[in-house]
Amino acid sequence: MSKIVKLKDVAKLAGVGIGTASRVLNEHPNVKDSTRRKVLDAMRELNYTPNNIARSLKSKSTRTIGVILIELSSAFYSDIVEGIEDTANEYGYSIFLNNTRKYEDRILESIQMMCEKKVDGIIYLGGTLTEEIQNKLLDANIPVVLISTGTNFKRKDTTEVFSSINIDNETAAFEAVTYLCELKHKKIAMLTINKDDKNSAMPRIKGYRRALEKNGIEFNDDLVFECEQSYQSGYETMQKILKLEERPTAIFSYSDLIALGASRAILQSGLRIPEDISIVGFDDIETTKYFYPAITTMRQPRYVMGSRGMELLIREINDKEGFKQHVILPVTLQIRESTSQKIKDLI
Amino acid sequence: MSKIVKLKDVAKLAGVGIGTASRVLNEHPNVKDSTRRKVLDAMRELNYTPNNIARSLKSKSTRTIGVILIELSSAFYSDIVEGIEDTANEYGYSIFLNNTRKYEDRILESIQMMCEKKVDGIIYLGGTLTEEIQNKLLDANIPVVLISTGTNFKRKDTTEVFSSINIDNETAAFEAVTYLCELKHKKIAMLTINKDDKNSAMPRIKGYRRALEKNGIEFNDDLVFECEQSYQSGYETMQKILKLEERPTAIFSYSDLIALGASRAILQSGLRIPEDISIVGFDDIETTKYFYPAITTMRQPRYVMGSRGMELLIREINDKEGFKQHVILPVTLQIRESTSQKIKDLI
DNA sequence: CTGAAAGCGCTTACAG
DNA sequence: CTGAAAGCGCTTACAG
Repeated sequence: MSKIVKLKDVAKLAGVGIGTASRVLNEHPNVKDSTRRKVLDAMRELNYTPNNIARSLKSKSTRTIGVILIELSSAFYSDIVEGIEDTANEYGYSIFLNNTRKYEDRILESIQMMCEKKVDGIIYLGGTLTEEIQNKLLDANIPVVLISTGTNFKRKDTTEVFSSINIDNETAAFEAVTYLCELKHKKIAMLTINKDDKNSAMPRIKGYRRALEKNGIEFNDDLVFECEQSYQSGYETMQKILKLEERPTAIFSYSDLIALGASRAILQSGLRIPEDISIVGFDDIETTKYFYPAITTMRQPRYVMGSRGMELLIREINDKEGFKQHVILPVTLQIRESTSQKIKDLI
Repeated sequence: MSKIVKLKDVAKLAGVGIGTASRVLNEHPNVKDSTRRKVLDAMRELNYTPNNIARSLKSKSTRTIGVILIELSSAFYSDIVEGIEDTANEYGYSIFLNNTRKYEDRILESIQMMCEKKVDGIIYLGGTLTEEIQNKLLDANIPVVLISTGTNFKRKDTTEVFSSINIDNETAAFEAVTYLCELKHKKIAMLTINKDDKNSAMPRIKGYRRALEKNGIEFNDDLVFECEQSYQSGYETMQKILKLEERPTAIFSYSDLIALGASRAILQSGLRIPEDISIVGFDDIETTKYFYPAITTMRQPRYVMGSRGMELLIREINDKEGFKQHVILPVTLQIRESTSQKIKDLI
């Protein structure tokens, strides 16, 4: 345990005042060159490491961002975190990560902890904002950006409260289904989570409907099947669909996880993908490219969602104005239809 | 921007000294009950949030752990991070996450940053420790735990320097191959990364060999195929294997990623898994259960690796003794052989 | 059991 | 351009 070197030690060795040493540390312009050099030499000689705790106490800025994450284990979020991370690093910020697993208590505690640790801003990732969580975030009185987060309560100005990053669900669904229509499918079923979900299911159903109608296919609510956001539920629901007297030739799925479960049901029944049934997923999780046959999907720009979100946040931290921005990112079709597709094209 | 409430304000409202307010905050026992209540009431009334930056400056403990991570996007690591997170939370610690992407510069910077932010300890996750990184970690002069990390340099006491969490590679490979032998396979190939890799490839090859010999099968180095740690390389290498005049009936793969690439090659050639060729992977990444047919694999106890690592670290932070511990965790066989297996058994 | 005071390691007006 | 001093919001011996 060597004694910790502080600025006072540096200043003494360099033969300057402690304030001057501090100015060198902070790259303050008004320091004579020769003085700067003396101080830098002393720092090197003593192997000085600045204490950011002390600096933060004075400067009121920790250069730290809190990231509240509803679920880490899903590859979906880890890419977003990667985007956040890289951008934060670029701007000299560090990240407090808290994986709250959807428990409201843990989320509230997490926000509290971040307030106590004096983060400069918070990114809230995924999940749904309850009124209580929103209030806690407002109390924190620091910039907040929501990424891929919905709300489950009504309040006129909800969208005005925090900046946000989201995807264009309706257009994405429209494009996915248009693609299937172009492949000449006439009977296209949709697998979705709860039809009442305003944040994503409803706009996607709307896009699905719009694409059908634009292609002269009548919308039929009986072809919109509800299931859970899980592999197993996709599997079971697809089994039911396969028993239909007149089964669809194509499936548009709310998520890749559901699409994968459905694919298992299809392959297990002896049918082929895409020869007998085409399927388009949503999210572009890793498994869709490693699956055989690889699954076509709507690719959410996850990395960009993270990095753009971080950029918004940093801008809000620096501009006290506090204009809230709402960014809607496009989703792109990732075609992986053919089992004979070259592996390099897949990945 | 309401004025920030500090302990002084609380003390004034409660009619006590600031030291007493601090003692209440820290749950110090020697405070009269009625005093404590007055202070707690004042805190509530003012909606007081302690400033942990100031507390840390005095107390020399930030209750913060730095996690240096070589690669986040892989689901492999996110489960470990989840284990770290949960355990950290349990003990009241927060996590600085830094995703360094294998760049040595970024790793060194990251360690530097964590020193400046005064983390109480560091967890280093995955990758390989170079001598320079090891020295930088030693300079930090705080507890460090390595999880699933190898070294690429020789130094007698390397393993004595930091505590570590690793898996039992040799036994894992032994069990995987024993399983294939029990299925009556006589010609079992191995797909591995660089045979010279001391940290994992060599012990796994040793386990593979031991299992073969125990089952009366002669070890044949020609059946150990080198490839890269990638889907594509697994695919290409398997294509070569399939062209062999006498092809193996089973494959033991160094990783799931390689196994998945190999599986694509097998299925694409018109052969079936497991009827024509059995395959056992390693890691238990998510895709192995969603693949069709689901892939049998050696399951690394990722969550436990994270939580045990965090426990080791916290113990080292509290005990100044600093006994280094080296935990070797077992890997378990996750059988997913049959395409007709019930979905609930798979997941 | 409690208050006053020193101090954690910095930054930043304020003089000069 | 630079030094001395006050202060960031706490904690913790030290008296009492």
